[in-house]
Amino acid sequence: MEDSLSLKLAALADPTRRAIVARLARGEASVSELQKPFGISQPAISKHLKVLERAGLIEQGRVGQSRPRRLRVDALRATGAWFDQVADLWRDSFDRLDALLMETENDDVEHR
Amino acid sequence: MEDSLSLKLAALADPTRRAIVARLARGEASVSELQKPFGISQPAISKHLKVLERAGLIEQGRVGQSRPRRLRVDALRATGAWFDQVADLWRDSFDRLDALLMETENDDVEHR
DNA sequence: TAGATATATAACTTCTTAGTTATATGAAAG
DNA sequence: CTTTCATATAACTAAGAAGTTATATATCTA
Repeated sequence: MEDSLSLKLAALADPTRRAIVARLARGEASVSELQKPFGISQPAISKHLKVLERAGLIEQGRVGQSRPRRLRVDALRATGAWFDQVADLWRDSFDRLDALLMETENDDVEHR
Repeated sequence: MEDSLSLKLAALADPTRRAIVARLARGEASVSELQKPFGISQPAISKHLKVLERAGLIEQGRVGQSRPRRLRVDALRATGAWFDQVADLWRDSFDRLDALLMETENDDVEHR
């Protein structure tokens, strides 16, 4: 699994990481701030952050000894766009099927 | 990882499964039809389908010895909604920050 | 009923992941 | 400069995922 979309979706398939992303949607935060809500070790959080960063969903700043993370909303939106695309594809197919049925119906009428 | 959203995102983190979903967006298809585009074994496809079904993203029909799969678009849309929610959260925070800055600016003006 | 076709299941291998503890690095503050 | 605080990295373990081949099950067809 190498492609960018797979990386992002895999990153967001974990509830801890989704919670981190949701937290960062409210503004940037340090590693220790991000750790607080969860009952897991600091290295575990750092690992989660690395996964999110590798996926391009967050980025780091640096303020003294703190490395605040911030959300890359553009990347998040781009990921969500996949769902809309597929849903649109579905709607198009549905519309085409619908149109086809309509047409048949009209034929019936004209031949009546 | 037990929750429904995690299951769906994990299912879609795989490019083969996303391709299957995209194919099903165009209409239902049998296992053998779904297998064709990929260079992997039939059991591997059946496994992917099981993952998608367990996530609630597809469902089975039965026509003779064939078990056509179809997309559950509602479930797909619900999954995509998560991205919008977080993006909205971000926008709200942004707006609040913006309003705060505006307010400060006005104060400055009034005190000038 | 026998053989072919569509799909599922089992057993196994290899790789990845999420977590752990222990330790390193590097800036801040006394 | 030594201690403390924030974070990163390493080494390890346990569990899960994706693929394989071999085999089972069920329906259709001759």
